[in-house]
Order: sequence, then structure tokens, then C-alpha cells
Amino acid sequence: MSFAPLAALLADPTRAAFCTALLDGRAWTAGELARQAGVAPSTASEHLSRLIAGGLLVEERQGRHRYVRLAGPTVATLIEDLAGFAASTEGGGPPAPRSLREATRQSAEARARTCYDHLAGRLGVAVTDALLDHGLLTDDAGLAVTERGRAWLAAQAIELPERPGRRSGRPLVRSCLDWTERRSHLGGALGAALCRTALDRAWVERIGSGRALRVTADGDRALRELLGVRL
Amino acid sequence: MSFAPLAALLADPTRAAFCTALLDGRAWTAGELARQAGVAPSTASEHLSRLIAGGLLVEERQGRHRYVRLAGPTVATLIEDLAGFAASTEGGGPPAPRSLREATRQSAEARARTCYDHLAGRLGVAVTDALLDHGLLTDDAGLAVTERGRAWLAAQAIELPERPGRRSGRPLVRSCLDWTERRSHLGGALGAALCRTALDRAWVERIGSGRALRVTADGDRALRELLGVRL
DNA sequence: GGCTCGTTTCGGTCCCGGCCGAAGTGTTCC
DNA sequence: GGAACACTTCGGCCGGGACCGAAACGAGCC
Repeated sequence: MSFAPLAALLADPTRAAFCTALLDGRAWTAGELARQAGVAPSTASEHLSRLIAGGLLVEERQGRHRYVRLAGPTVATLIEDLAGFAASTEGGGPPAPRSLREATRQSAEARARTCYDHLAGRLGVAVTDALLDHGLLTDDAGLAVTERGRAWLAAQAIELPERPGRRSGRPLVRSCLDWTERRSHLGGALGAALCRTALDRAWVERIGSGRALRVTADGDRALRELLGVRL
Repeated sequence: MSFAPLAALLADPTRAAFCTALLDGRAWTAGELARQAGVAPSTASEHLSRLIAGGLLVEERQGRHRYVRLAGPTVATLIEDLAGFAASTEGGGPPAPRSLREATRQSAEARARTCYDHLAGRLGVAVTDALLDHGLLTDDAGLAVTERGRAWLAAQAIELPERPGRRSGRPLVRSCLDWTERRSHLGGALGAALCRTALDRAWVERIGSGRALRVTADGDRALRELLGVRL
């Protein structure tokens, strides 16, 4: 009935840190999250149980590991919206990096990263802009795929979900506010499909264990030839 | 940086009840909210101060009353998304197709809705423009009602508050910026009177419990005949 | 069987914050 | 001026929950 219990799950700094880390769309073990958030494993375990019980996370147990990830795109957008609003009111940009490691990570993430299951950072924004410039997407009356866009996607062998956005939950395209770029980029099922394609075809690859991505030489060429994106 | 403080604002049952009540887009007094939520006035006062400090609510002080309302459509959608997710996981809500519902609701709100206690959306802007076009309102040196306007209002039997604008808090007319239309529309006591009239005479009716309005067939005719408004 | 390691459960501490009532401030009405 | 009213501030009470360390559990490895 009330949304207070749900909000309470997100109201704790440690749990919020978990959710933020999980926004990269991958599964983390309980211990990784505990270390990343700076709490004891026992504390993390309790938090995870609550988040799972609340439907925000799902778990997969493998041997002695407990992998958790966000329960779905709905959760991801909820958290993004929350973070976006918080950033817009508290005015704070990204926190000042406290170490060289941190600064490196931040600049890598600002360049290219995953935002749950789609591309974000300057790469995500550039791709979105290019799609709009080429008339593959339109922003009249809300973001939408044009006919040319559908043809282009078919030509690139990028497959879309069968019946997107009709009664079944997920919108085909969604504008996702990026709180580092302060710009919108492409989310939704199409954003996810593009990201998947980019990873499958090795246009981008993950850097380390975080959400940061590196654009490969192949990817650089592909983006330039297909979309005129120059990074 | 983190969204935890924002979520904490929404994590208290009493504050959640406030936000839910305010989702109708109207302004409530602190006392009304306290009674509605079943807490002492002093408790409500503290909650409101926190919600306002957090940017979720804005206040308008009028005499000994403290009116609060949601800070804007962004807050409204944030709360609606939270409530929607909570309903979907806790099984309380109907398994309604959320995206379609959402799209329908949004387009309905863009068409016509209440903003505090007056009309907003395309309907509100259209009515305000019509009043200006017909010389019933003037925008020279601030919005004001003309003599013709007073006569017209009297002819329509639209009654204004007895002592409008004289030291007692509320101005007769007020320009209210519409976030979605990016246009000003008519607020203040007159805006409220018009909205009240429209509801009383069944020119518009609330859709469900939200802020969206539907223009009835009667309303469509009345608006066209009285103001030349064609939607 | 022992050992390590990731995770969980439990007991205990501590602090945050929601709540109220009483008193204080400012406004309106008579 | 005085009374009623809406709201606010303050002090004090109390419960929930975040946290940790110690110990238990269970999987994998030797």
C-alpha cells in the first residue's frame, strides 16, 4: 500500500552503495559488495537479505558464493530516477576523488560505462545524438524509433524484442538522464540491445570489475563508419 | 552524491502519507495533513520542514496557514514510480499494464490537470489565453482582472472570495508557471474560482484519484461558447 | 579427516529519529 | 485589547535498526 517500506530499503547509505554498485547490471558477490562499501561481511549479509526480500535484488547461489544483481530494468530506472533527482537538488556533482585510483576510475567512467544494461557516459550520449542526427531516432513527442531507424537496425542485424512496449512492461526506447553528463542518453530495450551488440562484437570491453568500458580499435572504426561518431 | 538522504525522506510512513495526499496536485495545510495522517501538529510541522528542506515540497505561507504542495511534476512522478513499484512487489495493486497506464495518465495530465487548485496543462493555458484575448484579464504591469472581466464573471455567476487581495494573504490573480507547457497560466483566487466552477458545473471531472482531469461534453461546449476555447 | 574461505546467525551496543505535550509566536476575528 | 486558532520550538521518551565480533555453517580443496 504505502511506498515507505520500499523507500526505507533505499534510505540506508550502505544499501544505497550496494544498489549504486549493482547499477552496472552485473552480479556481485556479497563479499565484494561488503568490501566496496566498507562494512563487515555480516552486515552486508543482512542488508542483502532485506533487499532481496523487498524485491529489489535477486540472488543466484553458486557454491559458497552468493551472487546478487538488480531484479530488473524497473529497479534500475527507479534507482536512476532517485539518484537523478537527488543530484539535481543537492547540486553536488561527482564527489571529489580522494585518490589517484579514484580519479582514474572516474574519468574512465565519464568516458564510457554501462548504466544497468545500456551505454552511458560520453559514449552513450554521443551514440544517442548520432542516432538522432541520422534520423534513426526522433524526439518529437517523446523518443521513438523511425522507420529508417528500424531499417538500419535490421541492416546491422541488431535484433529488437518482439512486441516492445505494448502491454508488456518495457519501453523500446527510454530517455535516461545521466547525472554525470547532465544529458539524456538512450535506455530501454533498444539501449540494451545496442549495448549487448557492442559487447558481443567487441566494440567495447569492460575495464576491470567496475562499470567502465573501453572502446576498442574495432569499435572506434565501427562507430565512425556506421554513425559518424568520433570520440 | 548518494540518494540515501532523499530516500530517507520518503521512508517514513507519516511523510509517505503526506506525499500521497499531496499527489492530487493540490495544496494542503499542515493541520490538514496532520489530521489526515493521525499525528500531532507538532510532529507534522517537523516532517514538513524536512520535506521542504529536501526539495520535495514547497510552501506558501498565507496568514496563519502553511500551505504545502509537491515541488513539481518531477517529484510527483518520482513518488508515483515508487508507489507503483511497491504495489507491484507487495502484490497490493492490480497487475495493471504499467507502461500503458503510465502513458495514458501522462497524456491525460498534459491535456488537463489541477495545479494546486487551478487549471493547468493545455487546458489551463488555453483558458488563460482566452481570458487575455477577450480583455477579461490584462497583463499590463502584472496580471489583473479588468472591469469587463468582473462583469463577465458576475454574468457567469462565478463568485470571487469576499475580500480578495486586501491584506488577507491571497492575491486575486496570480501567474503560475506551467512546467510542462512552459507557459504561464492563471492561478490565485480567480484561478481557483474558475477551477471550482468548472468542477461544480461538471465541465471537467477528476480522473480517478490523481491530478488529471477530463473535459466533459458539457465542458467542451461551455468553453467554446463562453471563451472560444477549442481543445 | 582437517583446513580454508565465503557466508550466516546471534548477542549486544549505540545512536538516530519519530512521537508527544507544553509552552511560545504570530495571525485573525470580535 | 482579548480570545481563538494555526503553527513552531523544545525537552524527553522510546523503539528500530545499523553495526560489529564471535561463533556456527557449508562448500571446496588437500
